[in-house]
Amino acid sequence: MSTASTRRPARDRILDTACELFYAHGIHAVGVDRLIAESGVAKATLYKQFPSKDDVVAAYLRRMDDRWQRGLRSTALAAGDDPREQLVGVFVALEHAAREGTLGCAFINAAAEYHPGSTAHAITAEHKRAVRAWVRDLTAAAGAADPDTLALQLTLLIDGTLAATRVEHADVAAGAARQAAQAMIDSACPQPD
Amino acid sequence: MSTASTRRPARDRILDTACELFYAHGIHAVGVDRLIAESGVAKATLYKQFPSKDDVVAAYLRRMDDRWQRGLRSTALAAGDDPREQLVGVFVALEHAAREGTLGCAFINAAAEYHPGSTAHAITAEHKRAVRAWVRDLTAAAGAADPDTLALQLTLLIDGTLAATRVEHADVAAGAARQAAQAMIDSACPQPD
DNA sequence: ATTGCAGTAGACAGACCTGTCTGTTAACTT
DNA sequence: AAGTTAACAGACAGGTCTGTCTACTGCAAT
Repeated sequence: MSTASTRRPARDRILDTACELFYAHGIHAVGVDRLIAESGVAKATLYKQFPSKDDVVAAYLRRMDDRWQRGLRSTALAAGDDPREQLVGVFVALEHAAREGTLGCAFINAAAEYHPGSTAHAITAEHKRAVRAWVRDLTAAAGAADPDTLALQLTLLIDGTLAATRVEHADVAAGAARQAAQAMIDSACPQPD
Repeated sequence: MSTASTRRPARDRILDTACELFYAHGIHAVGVDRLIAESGVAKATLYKQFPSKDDVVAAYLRRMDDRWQRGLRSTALAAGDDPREQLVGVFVALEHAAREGTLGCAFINAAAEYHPGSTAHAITAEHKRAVRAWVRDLTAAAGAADPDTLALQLTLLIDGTLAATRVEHADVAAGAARQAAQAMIDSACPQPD
């Protein structure tokens, strides 16, 4: 058919569907059959692209990680030059996400389905470490007295907000988180302006 | 055998095992067969006590809710009479839990495995509401200017800490959370002493 | 034109899932 | 001692899971 050349490659379609279904319903709740049915791909194609379902899961998490890192960076860019404002910008973005009805953190969700020590846990831990390191760079740039602790506290607040958005429309919660973050940043960073 | 009379009733043994396995491995990852094998119960017994696996899951969550509420109350009792100290006591308890290697919040974990709108989500939302209401009573008693917002912020911090303890040994994180909570409480509650 | 490649469609195997059913054993009650 | 009840052991049904395999289709490049 004529749309064949314009259609996204099979691997991408699989991952598109995986992101949608795994994120909304959980990983174990979505079988390979449903995955291929909704992505319009033959089973053999899926197993050619990915040796097993676990590899689809890993690729799903890696893609989500990419999205997050990209999102964080563009959020910071949009928030201006002041690292303090960039940090608060992250929480503003969370507020928007909560208003749109996000379904929580894909990594926390994935870790919930697996025993500690599993690959999903490892990828989740790695993602959290990366985000925390990124936040830590900002808290350090903001001149925080103890950038590590402040970064830790802010990421805990982020994770709490994300967890809340999984179970309810948490725009109020996200607003409260933004406000708390602002206060924590203000009190931890001596302002030299 | 002679231990039969001292043995816990079948229903309790099923729930004991459910708490252990569902919490550690996730709900979908644990089948009924494994449940009965590890609790030493016949399949017919399980299906006599619970109409379906979903009912086991609901009972599991209800028991976890009980445990939490009980734990919160005894934590508050142990922390003294001052509501501010009781609030901080919750975070001290989280620190202990993180040190023992807790596996996160059973409700956040359960919600991650189901689509929004499911029973697991409803029970989770109800649990979170109850905890938040309990914390709100304390923030009000502590004389917070805006007890609702402070309660929201503290519960977000709690959830974030719990989410972190699922993916890593988060004793440092829990300590940072306690410190942040202390600061938030101090700045939000005018101290009349 | 033909060869190769990537994808589609779908049958199939074997394991595991939930849930039912039949029988047996052991304890408690009267 | 007899009867009742609860629990045990495990076969079984019907469905779904992951993963493999065969056969067909369309496109692209030589």
